[in-house]
This record gives sequence, C-alpha cells and structure tokens, in this order.
Amino acid sequence: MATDVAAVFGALADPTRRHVVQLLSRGPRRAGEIAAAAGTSGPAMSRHLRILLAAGIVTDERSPGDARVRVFHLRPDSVAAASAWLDQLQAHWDEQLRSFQRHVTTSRRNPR
Amino acid sequence: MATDVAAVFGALADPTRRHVVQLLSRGPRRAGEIAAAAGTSGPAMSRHLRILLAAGIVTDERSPGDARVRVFHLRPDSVAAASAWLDQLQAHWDEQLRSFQRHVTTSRRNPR
DNA sequence: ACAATAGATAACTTAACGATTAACTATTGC
DNA sequence: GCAATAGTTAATCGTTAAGTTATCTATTGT
Repeated sequence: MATDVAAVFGALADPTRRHVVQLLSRGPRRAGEIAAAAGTSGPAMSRHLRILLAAGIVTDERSPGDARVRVFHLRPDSVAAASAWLDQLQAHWDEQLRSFQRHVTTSRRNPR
Repeated sequence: MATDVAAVFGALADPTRRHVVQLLSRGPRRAGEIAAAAGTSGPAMSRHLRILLAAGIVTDERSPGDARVRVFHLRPDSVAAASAWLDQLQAHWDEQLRSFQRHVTTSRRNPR
C-alpha cells in the first residue's frame, strides 16, 4: 500500500517488471498468463508480482469462479505519484535554467 | 546520450542517485559538493554520476576558471522521456478501466 | 619543480537481486 | 478421498551492484 516513489522507481527499474506493467496496461491478467508472457518461470514471477504489490503498482484479487486463480491489474494512482515526482523536478528546473551559468564558477574558495 | 527509459528508471531506483537529482534540481553543483551533500565518498559518487551520465539525466562540464573542477547539472528532456512513458501507461489505463470487471472471470477454461 | 587539490580509477569485500529446482498449500473435479 | 491444477514459499547458486581504501592522473599555485 506504499505508493512510495522510491518503491515505484525501484520496481520499474527491472525490465521484467516493466514488461509486466506494459502487459497489464492492456488489461488484467492472471498470474500464469503474466509469467508465460514475460517468459519467466512461475516462482520468479511470483516474486516480481510481490514487489509490484508492495510498490502499490498492481493489485490482486481472487477470481470468484475459481478461487485458486489470482488476477492482477494495475493501479493508476501509484504511477501518478511517481509522475508527480518527475513533474516536481521539472518545476525546479525552470528556476535552475535561469540561474544556470551563474553558479558554474561559484564556491571556488568554499572549504565547508 | 541515452535518454533511455530503462536506464532512467534504473538510475532513479537508487536512493543516493535520487538524492543527487533532488540536489541538482536546486541548481548545478560540483562533484565534491554532491558527494559531501549525499554523505557518500568521492569514489562512490563518481560511479553514481557516471550512471546518471549514461542515463542522460545529468551533464558535466569543466569549470572554465578551474579545469579540475567538474560541474554537473540536470537535463530536463531525459526525465521528460520517462514521464512520457508513465503518461503513455495512463493512456492505456483509461481503456482498461472501461473493460475492467469484464475480464475478471475470463479464461477459466484456458490451459495454454 | 614541488606540494596540494579535484576527481577518477583499481582492487577488493560485502550485500542485494534474480533465476532455478524442489517442496508445499489451497482448490477444483472425478 | 485422490489426482491434477494454480500459485506461492524454501533453499541454493550465480551475478550484479554498492561501498571502502589506496593509488593514479591532471591541474593549480608558489
């Protein structure tokens, strides 16, 4: 339930997990489908999905017809927080680009 | 020169590098300043900065007054690419959320 | 030329990460 | 109840990544 920016970036750093997110963006999938589509084994995908769950990127739910089937789908707000982090960064950039060349040779005599 | 989304997320996955990016968002800094602000040693920061350079997030330039001083500053377009990746994801979400509950109990009889 | 400074590189250690095989827990169907 | 299925957890291995100490290069100042 994190929606933590650090966890989101950490989760999205892995190419397999990015692939999973790309797949889930086209609709929810079961765990077996995800593992097969990503080309990884079941146990490996289980750990990846746990990381994505901890980052708040995906959510799971049991299929009502078949209780052993686990369906995963994305959570829009989690990535929105990460996107906000990047936007907040760009907000600071506008200010930085104005005082850009001014600070280049600053603090030549600045031991502390 | 990457501006690669994978490299950007991988670079931003590390908390030390995120701290560096946060620092550089408030203006360009020298390598020594960055290492001191992040609380890490020079060699460790040198490797982090190399990763940020490879990801296209930061750029370096020699100080004209002091050639051994290396000043680092951010590159707005690099994070814009990563932000675009997240936005492209949200674009797919709108479609997914419409056919949301429809696919939950799909493929109950789908062995392969 | 010599000492000092700013960083980067080398070699090494340790910790984290990812994949695999095997065993385990539920759940469905006969 | 028993076999099969869906998925997770356990234990292990190999790889990668991060940090540290020491060394090296380049540049500035005297």
